Amino acid sequence: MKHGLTDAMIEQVTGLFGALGDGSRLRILRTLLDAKEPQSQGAVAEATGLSQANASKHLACLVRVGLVAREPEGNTVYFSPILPLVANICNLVCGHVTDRVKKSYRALR
Amino acid sequence: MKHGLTDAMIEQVTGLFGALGDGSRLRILRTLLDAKEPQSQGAVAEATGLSQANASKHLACLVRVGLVAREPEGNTVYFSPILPLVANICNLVCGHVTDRVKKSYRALR
DNA sequence: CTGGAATATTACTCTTTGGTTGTGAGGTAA
DNA sequence: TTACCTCACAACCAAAGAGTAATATTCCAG
Repeated sequence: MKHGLTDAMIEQVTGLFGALGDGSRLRILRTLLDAKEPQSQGAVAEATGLSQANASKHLACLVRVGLVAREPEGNTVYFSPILPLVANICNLVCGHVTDRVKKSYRALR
Repeated sequence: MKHGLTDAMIEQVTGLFGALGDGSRLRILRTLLDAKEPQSQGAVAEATGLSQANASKHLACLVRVGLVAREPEGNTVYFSPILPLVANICNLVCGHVTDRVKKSYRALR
């Protein structure tokens, strides 16, 4: 498969990567991955140390780009990561990052 | 493999995704992928329509996060994408984006 | 050595965006 | 109804970043 990165796609792709390029949102994603069940917004805010309003904005961003699913239930809203995309991206990037760290570690011996 | 997103990694990962979350840098990456050989900075600037200084900054960013290789040769500097990471990321994300588009297309019929 | 070409860097502007505070809209329970 | 809880949204501030213009720096040709 060619990369097929058309002009029309670039806007979408920048949105996705822009959403992933923030520490708070990555921490939210991590807590959602660690939890076995969907988490309420309050639980996410408490686990990550974010304020309520801040967590709301970041979760809305993650939902907008399609990384997280949103499921209202009664008064509270539950969020869960959309697998396997998130897991795949994590594996890919974590592998790359650890490779780079190992390489720069070997470089200074 | 678990996602293994440690606190120490998050800074690195945000750097990587932050680099990918910009249209100009994605266009640079695309021209580097389309070209079969390493491209000089001037060639990249011309192909993407970026100014010289701007292309220099974006290419430096891509090199810093390890997505692009930099190879000076005489007076000019040649850049090439680091495969297969870039190709893998493109396949993953492009697939996800097209899936979303297809899904929203089916949704309004 | 001199002129020119390719890249890096600095200073500046302007837009974007993360974070906070305050408020309002639903939903639930007494 | 009232009280309360969960979340969304607006306005605002501050920091980060994309873009430009001008100025080095380095290298090669003549």
